[in-house]
Amino acid sequence: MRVVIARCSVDYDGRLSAHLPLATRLLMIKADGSVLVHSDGGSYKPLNWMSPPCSIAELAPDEDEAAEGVTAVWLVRHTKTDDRLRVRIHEVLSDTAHDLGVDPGLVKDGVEAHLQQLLAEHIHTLGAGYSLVRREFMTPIGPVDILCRDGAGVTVAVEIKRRGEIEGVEQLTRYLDLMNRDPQLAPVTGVFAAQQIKPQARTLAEDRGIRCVVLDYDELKGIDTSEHRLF
Amino acid sequence: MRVVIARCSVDYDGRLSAHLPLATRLLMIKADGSVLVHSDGGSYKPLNWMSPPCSIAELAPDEDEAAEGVTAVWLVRHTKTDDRLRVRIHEVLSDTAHDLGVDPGLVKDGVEAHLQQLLAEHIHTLGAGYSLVRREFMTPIGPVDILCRDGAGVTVAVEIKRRGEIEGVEQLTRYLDLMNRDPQLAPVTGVFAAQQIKPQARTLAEDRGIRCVVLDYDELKGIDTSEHRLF
DNA sequence: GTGTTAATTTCGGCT
DNA sequence: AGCCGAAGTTAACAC
Repeated sequence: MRVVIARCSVDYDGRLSAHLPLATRLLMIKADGSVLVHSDGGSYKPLNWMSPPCSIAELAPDEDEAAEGVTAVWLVRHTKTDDRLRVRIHEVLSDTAHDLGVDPGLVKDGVEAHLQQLLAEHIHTLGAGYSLVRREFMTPIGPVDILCRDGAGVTVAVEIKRRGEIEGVEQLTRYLDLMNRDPQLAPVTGVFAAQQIKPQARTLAEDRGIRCVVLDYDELKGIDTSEHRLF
Repeated sequence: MRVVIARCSVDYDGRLSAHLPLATRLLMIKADGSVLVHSDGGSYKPLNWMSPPCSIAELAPDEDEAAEGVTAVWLVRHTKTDDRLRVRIHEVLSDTAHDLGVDPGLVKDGVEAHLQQLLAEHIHTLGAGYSLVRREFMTPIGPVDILCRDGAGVTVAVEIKRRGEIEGVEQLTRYLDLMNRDPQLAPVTGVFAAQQIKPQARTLAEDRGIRCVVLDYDELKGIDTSEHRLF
């Protein structure tokens, strides 16, 4: 990895056009040729960048650029699309390179898959008498997160999200439409379960007769803990 | 901005838990206290990070950590939530700091908002006699990009996208369903306008009686230019 | 390879 | 300040 601190201006042309006026920034050139332009604020997102696969060429400034004080031009081109990033270097304050090697990668815990597992293990969270049929119940248009039965024995399809938004309601609606056309399964009711449910998603869901349930991840984990304590 | 190249392991606990095994990485500490952990590949997204506002404390390693070769521990805590990032430094290969100043920021051109503005200004692009009612017409499930009337005075809802895909057609369909249930508004027809329209999206839209219009951003800008020339 | 879905999404605009 | 929708989204996973 090469790290350059430089006064520069940057222009991107591709899916949109964007321009960065002259300022001091950090330029990161990764081993795969990708380039990141970072300022001293914002967030983890660079001001501008070029994703791999891409190639970088260092050019001499043309006459106009030289007159404006440009000492070097980096032309970064995407290998497959015609996206391009032009970095005009005015002054290099630092330029270093390091061999980082291949990263072993990130290990995650606590994402939607875990919510699904926990709710399946404690399906009674949805109400008394609920029983699990199966997780990832396959349909021709994709897997239903959880299929279960309510206290009266009626089939219930559950869609789980960390954050419940309109798209999740649409997804569940597609499953319900399909399953209710299958005489083997019908009638099937729907539950939209999420850690947070946006008002618009709730409105849409309830308009379609889908019940909304707010999940508490820590509470579900807590049930695990207290049950484990019994043994 | 401080840039450190170091062999380190990283643990994040907050909205989820995540762990990075020992490896050589780039650590970026921005002026607002935020921390980014980058590897020499991937994309513009760091392997791990802490968003501002947050504070960073450099601690001495405890006994166990010291036995594993840890020479320093950075504890990065989010100021408002209880998210925390623990960076265990084993070896520092480089440690530099630079004053970058405040960045003037990115200037973008060609995003959906511009398309919407341009189409609203030149609504006759959709056909002779079209007139604008209003942009961002609010409904209980979200704003319709443009509401207008065609030459015959019939209300038309327009959904605008840079890239027209199935999800955009679904969105417009939801608005049309809702608006056509409102006797004050019905009947409402639909137009799906985008710079590019995917064949599947076009098929779905036309199957639902929604007209597809391909927008030419440069042409819409050109109308602006030529009209300005008249003055 | 193509399509679908999640993400510690981030970011901007508006109420 | 909260809510909503777009993003040069990127990335993982299924088919």
